[in-house]
Amino acid sequence: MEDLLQKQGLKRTKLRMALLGYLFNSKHAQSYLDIKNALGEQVDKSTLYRNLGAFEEAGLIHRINDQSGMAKYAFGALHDHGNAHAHFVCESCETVYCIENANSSKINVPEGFKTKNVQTIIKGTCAAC
Amino acid sequence: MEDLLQKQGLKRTKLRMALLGYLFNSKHAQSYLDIKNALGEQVDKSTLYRNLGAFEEAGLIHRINDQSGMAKYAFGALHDHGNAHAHFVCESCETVYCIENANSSKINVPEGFKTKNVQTIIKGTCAAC
DNA sequence: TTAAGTGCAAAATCTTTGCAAATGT
DNA sequence: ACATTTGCAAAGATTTTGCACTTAA
Repeated sequence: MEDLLQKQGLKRTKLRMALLGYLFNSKHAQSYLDIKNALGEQVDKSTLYRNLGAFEEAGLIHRINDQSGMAKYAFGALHDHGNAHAHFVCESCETVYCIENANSSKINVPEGFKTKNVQTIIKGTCAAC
Repeated sequence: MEDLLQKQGLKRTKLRMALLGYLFNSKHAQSYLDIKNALGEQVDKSTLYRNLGAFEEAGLIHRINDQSGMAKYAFGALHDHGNAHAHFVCESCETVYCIENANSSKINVPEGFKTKNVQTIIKGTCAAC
Protein backbone atom coordinates (compact mmCIF):
# COMPACT_ATOMS: atom_id res chain seq x y z
CA MET A 1 0.00 0.00 0.00
CA GLU A 2 2.78 2.40 0.87
CA ASP A 3 4.58 1.46 -2.31
CA LEU A 4 2.09 3.77 -3.89
CA LEU A 5 4.39 6.51 -2.75
CA GLN A 6 7.49 5.18 -4.46
CA LYS A 7 5.54 4.40 -7.56
CA GLN A 8 4.79 8.08 -7.79
CA GLY A 9 8.35 9.11 -7.10
CA LEU A 10 7.46 10.32 -3.63
CA LYS A 11 9.76 9.58 -0.75
CA ARG A 12 8.33 7.53 2.07
CA THR A 13 8.45 9.89 4.99
CA LYS A 14 6.76 9.27 8.30
CA LEU A 15 4.16 11.92 7.70
CA ARG A 16 3.33 10.72 4.24
CA MET A 17 2.83 7.16 5.42
CA ALA A 18 0.58 8.35 8.22
CA LEU A 19 -1.32 10.69 5.93
CA LEU A 20 -1.90 8.12 3.24
CA GLY A 21 -2.86 5.50 5.80
CA TYR A 22 -5.26 7.84 7.48
CA LEU A 23 -7.03 8.79 4.28
CA PHE A 24 -7.07 5.17 3.17
CA ASN A 25 -8.84 4.18 6.35
CA SER A 26 -11.27 7.08 6.37
CA LYS A 27 -14.82 6.31 5.42
CA HIS A 28 -15.31 9.77 3.96
CA ALA A 29 -13.50 12.85 2.84
CA GLN A 30 -11.54 14.77 5.47
CA SER A 31 -10.77 18.44 5.79
CA TYR A 32 -7.31 19.81 6.46
CA LEU A 33 -8.30 20.27 10.07
CA ASP A 34 -9.70 16.76 10.46
CA ILE A 35 -6.43 15.42 9.15
CA LYS A 36 -4.26 17.67 11.24
CA ASN A 37 -6.12 16.67 14.39
CA ALA A 38 -6.01 13.02 13.52
CA LEU A 39 -2.30 13.09 12.80
CA GLY A 40 -1.44 15.08 15.89
CA GLU A 41 -1.10 18.75 16.64
CA GLN A 42 2.61 18.83 15.95
CA VAL A 43 2.13 18.26 12.24
CA ASP A 44 3.29 21.26 10.27
CA LYS A 45 0.75 23.22 8.29
CA SER A 46 2.84 23.82 5.18
CA THR A 47 4.10 20.29 5.07
CA LEU A 48 0.61 18.93 5.33
CA TYR A 49 -0.77 21.20 2.64
CA ARG A 50 2.19 20.47 0.42
CA ASN A 51 1.68 16.76 0.79
CA LEU A 52 -2.02 16.97 0.15
CA GLY A 53 -1.17 18.84 -3.02
CA ALA A 54 1.48 16.34 -4.01
CA PHE A 55 -0.83 13.40 -3.37
CA GLU A 56 -3.54 14.98 -5.40
CA GLU A 57 -1.23 15.63 -8.30
CA ALA A 58 -0.01 12.09 -8.12
CA GLY A 59 -3.59 10.88 -8.32
CA LEU A 60 -3.49 9.23 -4.91
CA ILE A 61 -6.27 11.34 -3.47
CA HIS A 62 -9.11 13.59 -4.59
CA ARG A 63 -10.00 17.01 -3.45
CA ILE A 64 -13.70 17.81 -3.17
CA ASN A 65 -15.31 21.01 -1.97
CA ASP A 66 -18.08 20.66 0.55
CA GLN A 67 -21.28 22.68 0.71
CA SER A 68 -19.57 25.73 2.10
CA GLY A 69 -16.69 25.50 -0.31
CA MET A 70 -14.11 23.99 1.99
CA ALA A 71 -11.65 21.51 0.58
CA LYS A 72 -11.92 17.90 1.69
CA TYR A 73 -9.63 15.07 0.75
CA ALA A 74 -10.32 11.42 0.11
CA PHE A 75 -8.15 8.47 -0.82
CA GLY A 76 -8.64 7.66 -4.44
CA ALA A 77 -5.80 5.56 -5.81
CA LEU A 78 -8.16 2.69 -6.36
CA HIS A 79 -10.64 4.77 -8.24
CA ASP A 80 -10.72 4.58 -11.95
CA HIS A 81 -9.68 8.01 -13.05
CA GLY A 82 -11.10 9.11 -16.31
CA ASN A 83 -14.34 7.47 -15.39
CA ALA A 84 -17.21 9.05 -13.59
CA HIS A 85 -16.79 9.33 -9.90
CA ALA A 86 -19.42 10.48 -7.44
CA HIS A 87 -19.36 12.28 -4.13
CA PHE A 88 -22.33 12.71 -1.84
CA VAL A 89 -22.29 15.90 0.19
CA CYS A 90 -24.66 15.90 3.15
CA GLU A 91 -26.20 19.34 3.52
CA SER A 92 -26.86 18.75 7.15
CA CYS A 93 -23.61 17.39 8.59
CA GLU A 94 -21.28 18.42 5.73
CA THR A 95 -19.92 14.91 5.46
CA VAL A 96 -18.60 13.99 2.04
CA TYR A 97 -19.07 10.35 1.03
CA CYS A 98 -17.45 8.66 -1.92
CA ILE A 99 -20.00 6.76 -3.93
CA GLU A 100 -18.87 3.99 -6.18
CA ASN A 101 -20.91 3.03 -9.19
CA ALA A 102 -23.37 5.86 -8.93
CA ASN A 103 -24.20 5.03 -12.52
CA SER A 104 -22.51 7.22 -14.99
CA SER A 105 -24.00 7.42 -18.39
CA LYS A 106 -22.58 9.18 -21.37
CA ILE A 107 -22.05 12.90 -21.07
CA ASN A 108 -22.55 15.18 -24.01
CA VAL A 109 -20.25 18.15 -24.32
CA PRO A 110 -20.33 20.72 -27.11
CA GLU A 111 -18.20 20.46 -30.23
CA GLY A 112 -14.52 20.98 -29.60
CA PHE A 113 -14.65 20.24 -25.89
CA LYS A 114 -12.56 17.37 -24.62
CA THR A 115 -13.67 15.52 -21.53
CA LYS A 116 -10.92 14.22 -19.33
CA ASN A 117 -12.71 13.50 -16.11
CA VAL A 118 -16.28 13.59 -14.86
CA GLN A 119 -17.11 14.17 -11.26
CA THR A 120 -20.61 14.04 -9.91
CA ILE A 121 -21.59 15.86 -6.77
CA ILE A 122 -24.80 14.78 -5.17
CA LYS A 123 -26.24 17.04 -2.52
CA GLY A 124 -28.82 15.83 -0.07
CA THR A 125 -29.20 14.26 3.32
CA CYS A 126 -27.20 11.26 4.42
CA ALA A 127 -28.51 8.21 6.24
CA ALA A 128 -27.11 9.42 9.56
CA CYS A 129 -28.96 12.75 9.46
CA MET B 1 -36.13 39.80 -15.63
CA GLU B 2 -35.44 42.06 -12.70
CA ASP B 3 -38.77 41.09 -11.20
CA LEU B 4 -36.89 38.00 -10.18
CA LEU B 5 -35.59 40.10 -7.35
CA GLN B 6 -38.98 41.11 -6.00
CA LYS B 7 -40.26 37.61 -6.39
CA GLN B 8 -37.57 36.54 -3.97
CA GLY B 9 -38.28 39.36 -1.56
CA LEU B 10 -35.10 41.15 -2.51
CA LYS B 11 -35.13 44.89 -2.95
CA ARG B 12 -34.18 46.17 -6.37
CA THR B 13 -31.04 48.11 -5.66
CA LYS B 14 -28.74 49.44 -8.33
CA LEU B 15 -26.02 46.96 -7.54
CA ARG B 16 -28.36 44.00 -7.53
CA MET B 17 -29.78 44.89 -10.91
CA ALA B 18 -26.30 45.29 -12.33
CA LEU B 19 -25.09 42.08 -10.72
CA LEU B 20 -28.00 40.01 -11.88
CA GLY B 21 -27.81 41.50 -15.35
CA TYR B 22 -24.11 40.86 -15.56
CA LEU B 23 -24.39 37.23 -14.56
CA PHE B 24 -27.38 36.79 -16.86
CA ASN B 25 -25.36 38.01 -19.80
CA SER B 26 -22.21 36.09 -18.93
CA LYS B 27 -21.46 33.10 -21.07
CA HIS B 28 -19.75 31.33 -18.21
CA ALA B 29 -19.28 31.39 -14.49
CA GLN B 30 -17.53 34.41 -13.00
CA SER B 31 -15.32 34.75 -9.96
CA TYR B 32 -15.80 37.42 -7.32
CA LEU B 33 -12.96 39.34 -8.91
CA ASP B 34 -14.33 39.06 -12.43
CA ILE B 35 -17.59 40.46 -11.18
CA LYS B 36 -16.03 43.20 -9.14
CA ASN B 37 -13.98 44.35 -12.10
CA ALA B 38 -16.91 44.18 -14.45
CA LEU B 39 -19.13 46.15 -12.13
CA GLY B 40 -16.52 48.77 -11.38
CA GLU B 41 -13.86 49.13 -8.76
CA GLN B 42 -16.05 51.13 -6.45
CA VAL B 43 -18.28 48.18 -5.66
CA ASP B 44 -18.01 47.21 -2.04
CA LYS B 45 -16.57 43.83 -1.15
CA SER B 46 -19.01 42.96 1.62
CA THR B 47 -22.00 44.10 -0.32
CA LEU B 48 -20.98 42.06 -3.30
CA TYR B 49 -20.32 38.93 -1.30
CA ARG B 50 -23.54 39.41 0.62
CA ASN B 51 -25.50 39.71 -2.58
CA LEU B 52 -23.87 36.72 -4.15
CA GLY B 53 -24.85 34.80 -1.05
CA ALA B 54 -28.39 36.16 -1.11
CA PHE B 55 -28.80 35.36 -4.80
CA GLU B 56 -27.54 31.88 -4.28
CA GLU B 57 -29.92 31.27 -1.41
CA ALA B 58 -32.75 32.61 -3.49
CA GLY B 59 -31.84 30.16 -6.23
CA LEU B 60 -31.07 32.89 -8.75
CA ILE B 61 -27.47 31.84 -9.24
CA HIS B 62 -25.19 28.85 -8.66
CA ARG B 63 -21.84 28.72 -7.03
CA ILE B 64 -19.32 26.34 -8.58
CA ASN B 65 -15.74 25.75 -7.54
CA ASP B 66 -13.17 25.75 -10.28
CA GLN B 67 -10.12 23.54 -10.59
CA SER B 68 -8.20 25.35 -7.91
CA GLY B 69 -11.15 25.53 -5.56
CA MET B 70 -12.15 29.10 -6.19
CA ALA B 71 -15.82 30.03 -6.14
CA LYS B 72 -17.42 31.06 -9.39
CA TYR B 73 -20.97 32.23 -9.91
CA ALA B 74 -23.37 31.70 -12.75
CA PHE B 75 -26.92 32.79 -13.42
CA GLY B 76 -29.22 29.91 -12.85
CA ALA B 77 -32.81 31.04 -12.38
CA LEU B 78 -33.77 29.35 -15.59
CA HIS B 79 -32.19 26.08 -14.65
CA ASP B 80 -34.31 23.30 -13.39
CA HIS B 81 -33.13 22.81 -9.86
CA GLY B 82 -33.49 19.34 -8.52
CA ASN B 83 -32.43 18.01 -11.86
CA ALA B 84 -28.96 17.25 -12.99
CA HIS B 85 -26.96 20.23 -13.99
CA ALA B 86 -23.54 20.18 -15.56
CA HIS B 87 -20.54 22.46 -15.48
CA PHE B 88 -17.51 22.12 -17.67
CA VAL B 89 -14.28 23.29 -16.09
CA CYS B 90 -11.46 23.90 -18.52
CA GLU B 91 -8.20 22.76 -16.99
CA SER B 92 -6.25 25.10 -19.16
CA CYS B 93 -8.01 28.46 -18.91
CA GLU B 94 -10.08 27.74 -15.77
CA THR B 95 -13.24 28.86 -17.51
CA VAL B 96 -16.40 27.31 -16.15
CA TYR B 97 -19.14 26.66 -18.70
CA CYS B 98 -22.71 25.76 -17.95
CA ILE B 99 -23.77 22.80 -19.99
CA GLU B 100 -27.43 22.17 -20.58
CA ASN B 101 -28.68 18.70 -21.28
CA ALA B 102 -25.43 16.96 -20.57
CA ASN B 103 -27.60 13.87 -20.26
CA SER B 104 -28.76 13.22 -16.76
CA SER B 105 -29.16 9.61 -15.99
CA LYS B 106 -30.40 8.09 -12.81
CA ILE B 107 -28.04 8.20 -9.85
CA ASN B 108 -27.93 5.46 -7.30
CA VAL B 109 -27.26 6.44 -3.72
CA PRO B 110 -27.04 4.03 -0.78
CA GLU B 111 -30.03 3.17 1.41
CA GLY B 112 -31.19 6.04 3.59
CA PHE B 113 -29.54 8.76 1.52
CA LYS B 114 -31.80 11.40 0.05
CA THR B 115 -30.76 13.16 -3.11
CA LYS B 116 -31.79 16.76 -3.40
CA ASN B 117 -29.60 18.00 -6.19
CA VAL B 118 -27.09 16.53 -8.57
CA GLN B 119 -24.30 18.55 -10.03
CA THR B 120 -21.92 17.19 -12.60
CA ILE B 121 -18.49 18.65 -13.05
CA ILE B 122 -16.73 17.79 -16.24
CA LYS B 123 -13.04 18.54 -16.41
CA GLY B 124 -11.18 18.77 -19.65
CA THR B 125 -10.18 21.21 -22.32
CA CYS B 126 -12.57 23.67 -23.86
CA ALA B 127 -12.94 24.49 -27.51
CA ALA B 128 -11.03 27.75 -27.14
CA CYS B 129 -7.91 26.08 -25.69
C1' DT C 1 25.90 12.64 -1.56
C1' DT C 2 22.22 15.20 -2.93
C1' DA C 3 17.74 16.03 -4.47
C1' DA C 4 13.54 15.99 -1.99
C1' DG C 5 11.04 16.94 2.12
C1' DT C 6 10.39 19.53 6.51
C1' DG C 7 9.52 23.31 9.95
C1' DC C 8 9.02 27.94 10.98
C1' DA C 9 7.50 32.52 10.48
C1' DA C 10 5.48 35.64 7.60
C1' DA C 11 2.25 36.87 4.12
C1' DA C 12 -1.29 36.41 0.52
C1' DT C 13 -5.96 35.35 -0.62
C1' DC C 14 -10.63 34.95 -0.06
C1' DT C 15 -14.53 35.78 2.78
C1' DT C 16 -17.17 37.35 6.91
C1' DT C 17 -18.72 40.51 10.66
C1' DG C 18 -20.28 44.64 13.33
C1' DC C 19 -22.19 48.83 13.10
C1' DA C 20 -23.71 53.48 11.65
C1' DA C 21 -25.52 55.72 7.60
C1' DA C 22 -28.34 55.39 3.43
C1' DT C 23 -32.12 53.49 0.62
C1' DG C 24 -36.27 50.97 -1.34
C1' DT C 25 -41.11 49.95 -0.71
C1' DA D 1 -41.80 54.87 8.65
C1' DC D 2 -39.23 50.89 8.87
C1' DA D 3 -37.00 46.98 7.65
C1' DT D 4 -33.31 46.14 4.30
C1' DT D 5 -29.25 47.18 2.26
C1' DT D 6 -24.92 49.50 1.98
C1' DG D 7 -20.04 51.06 2.99
C1' DC D 8 -16.22 50.95 5.78
C1' DA D 9 -12.81 49.09 8.60
C1' DA D 10 -11.36 45.35 10.97
C1' DA D 11 -10.91 40.53 11.69
C1' DG D 12 -11.20 35.42 10.40
C1' DA D 13 -10.14 31.45 7.89
C1' DT D 14 -7.64 28.91 4.72
C1' DT D 15 -3.76 28.28 1.99
C1' DT D 16 0.93 29.65 0.09
C1' DT D 17 5.83 31.15 0.06
C1' DG D 18 10.80 31.69 1.18
C1' DC D 19 14.54 29.87 3.28
C1' DA D 20 17.64 27.28 6.24
C1' DC D 21 17.77 22.63 8.17
C1' DT D 22 17.04 17.63 7.85
C1' DT D 23 16.32 13.17 5.79
C1' DA D 24 15.44 9.21 2.49
C1' DA D 25 17.49 6.87 -1.25
